[in-house]
Amino acid sequence: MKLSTRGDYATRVLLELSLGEGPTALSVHDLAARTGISAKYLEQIMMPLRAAQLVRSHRGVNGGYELARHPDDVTVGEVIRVMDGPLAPSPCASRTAHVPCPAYRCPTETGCVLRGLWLDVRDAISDVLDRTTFADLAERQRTAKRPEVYAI
Amino acid sequence: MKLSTRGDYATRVLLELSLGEGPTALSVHDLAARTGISAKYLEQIMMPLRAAQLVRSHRGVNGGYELARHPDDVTVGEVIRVMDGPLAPSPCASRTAHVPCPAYRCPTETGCVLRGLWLDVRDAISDVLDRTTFADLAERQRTAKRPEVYAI
DNA sequence: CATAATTCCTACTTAATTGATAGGTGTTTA
DNA sequence: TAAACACCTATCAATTAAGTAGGAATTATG
Repeated sequence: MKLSTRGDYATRVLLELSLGEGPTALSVHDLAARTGISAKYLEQIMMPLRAAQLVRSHRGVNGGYELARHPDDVTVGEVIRVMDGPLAPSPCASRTAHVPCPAYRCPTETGCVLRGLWLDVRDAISDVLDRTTFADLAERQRTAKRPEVYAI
Repeated sequence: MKLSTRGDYATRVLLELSLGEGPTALSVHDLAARTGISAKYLEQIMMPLRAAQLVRSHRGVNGGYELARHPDDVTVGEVIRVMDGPLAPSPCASRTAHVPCPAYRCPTETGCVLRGLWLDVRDAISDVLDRTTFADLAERQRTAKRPEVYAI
């Protein structure tokens, strides 16, 4: 049930883009520096995010990437799906990209007990990831930093 | 967040072993026929299950595998962990096999917002898989078959 | 005792995926 | 016009996934 680095990194980058007030474009170079991800690898991660219209890009000097929508309108679930595919542990248990059980892997088909279980798992994951927006994460990041401020 | 065929197959086999009344040993050959899994591949899947003492084996004629414990004492979560490792999407969010974030992947370390999110995901998955026993699944399988009986 | 059925063990293979790196082209602003 | 950028495609090494193959050890049974 592992997350790939692509999904992980994409989440970090979008969180980084959600931290500023209003949409400010950040270059791959800057994003790489802030997140510790290789710039060349990050370049590739940004492409599907742009294709999915989660971010907008501007070329040339002072170009970069910015969120295409407000952080409270982008969920982690969306990002993970773009980078890693459906949340469901099995294709037969995906709601956004359902694939019927081929007979050789799911002989009982109708009433497959395991499909029901994997659906429960999918829904449990979705309950967390589709309800968590980048505005939520940004807010948590800010409050998590409070102690340092108080420590003055 | 995909399940491997190993985890999937192991779950099917243990469900099959949970369906009979009392512990009856089934050979790999039989299990393969009932589940549609290659016998040679299934052989390899049984080994870690035995090492984890989830099943017991008997060699020779009339040998085979049986559950080592009562079906209501074996959870799907246990099986998936044996076959696929921790349930958590990130090693830093595992409760059973925690690995601290290395600095290069998690620069903020303390107060890493994403770790909190992955922990929520892990707990959501665990809520389903660690609460579902093979007795539950066997019961569901039996009741799922009822309609056919009623249809006489 | 012989034999067939079985687990057990190790090695191998093939294909896909992961996690990058490399090198260049097109675009924009100062 | 030059630097800073996004954009694009290819390549690569390592790992994992998914399975195959072949045989050794064990055991019940005729």
